[in-house]
Amino acid sequence: MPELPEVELTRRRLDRELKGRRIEQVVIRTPKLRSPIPAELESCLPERLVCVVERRGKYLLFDCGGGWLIIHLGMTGFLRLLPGMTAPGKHDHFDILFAHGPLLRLHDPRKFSTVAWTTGAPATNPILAGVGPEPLTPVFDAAYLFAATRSRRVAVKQLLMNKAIVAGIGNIYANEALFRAGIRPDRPASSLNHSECGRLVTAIREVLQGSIDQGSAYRVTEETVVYHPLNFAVYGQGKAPCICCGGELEEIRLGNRSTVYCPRCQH
DNA sequence: AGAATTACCTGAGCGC
DNA sequence: TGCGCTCAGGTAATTC
Repeated sequence: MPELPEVELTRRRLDRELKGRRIEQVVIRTPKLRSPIPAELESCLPERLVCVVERRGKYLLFDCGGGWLIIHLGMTGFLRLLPGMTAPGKHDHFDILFAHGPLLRLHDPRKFSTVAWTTGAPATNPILAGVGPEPLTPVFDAAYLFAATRSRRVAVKQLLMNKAIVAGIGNIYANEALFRAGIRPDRPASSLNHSECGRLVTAIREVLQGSIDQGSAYRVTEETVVYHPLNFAVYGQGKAPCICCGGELEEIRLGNRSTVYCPRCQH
């Protein structure tokens, strides 16, 4: 379940390892993911150089010179970087083999990943056109969130997970940020005042940046992703004692998503 | 327009 | 051992 920090760490690793490399061969092994992997990739990607790897929300953007490869890892997607071509295993759907070695391999048991191709500016592609501001940039501030929450009666946690409002926040960091900000997840978004919006913006930044700085809640290795559940204050900690007050955490469902909060520390 | 619901997909965990 | 069930959840599509 990669969220923004995991995708950012993946981006850094891929940018470091693949920048300037020439694509030699592309293999689409499972055409049918959430949406089909464009068949043209097998012919249009080879011979191109990867100029840079960027990120928008949870989308990875590979600048291939005259075209952009867009990859979203969904829930369980993982990009393996292997020394060279090796036999594919179960759930290995898509390969990019680079000249002189490295193999980038998309592995995803649940097939929620997306692979797309665009020859225009990625920002204007329909996939990215409606994505809201990056949470780690100055555009995302108290004034923005305050304005975005007016006339929104949905629970603030669900609003945070809406990528049109802010990019890259999923269930884990929505839970964590609300705990850090001391705001109940089921509050109607419009009930937050300006100062609460400011606290929430700060908490979101700290939680995301903190996770990136410590190598994410997951350890992204060459082969797999290792999950560190104890790094979370509330996510996955239902009924455990609150790290702040020692009281029992409460677990509810919002928008059919598991939600954990402290009824004493969050208001 | 905003909100709620469902589909997509498979492995893990659990009760019996 | 194995069956059936629930859950995990990002996003798009659909419906109200």
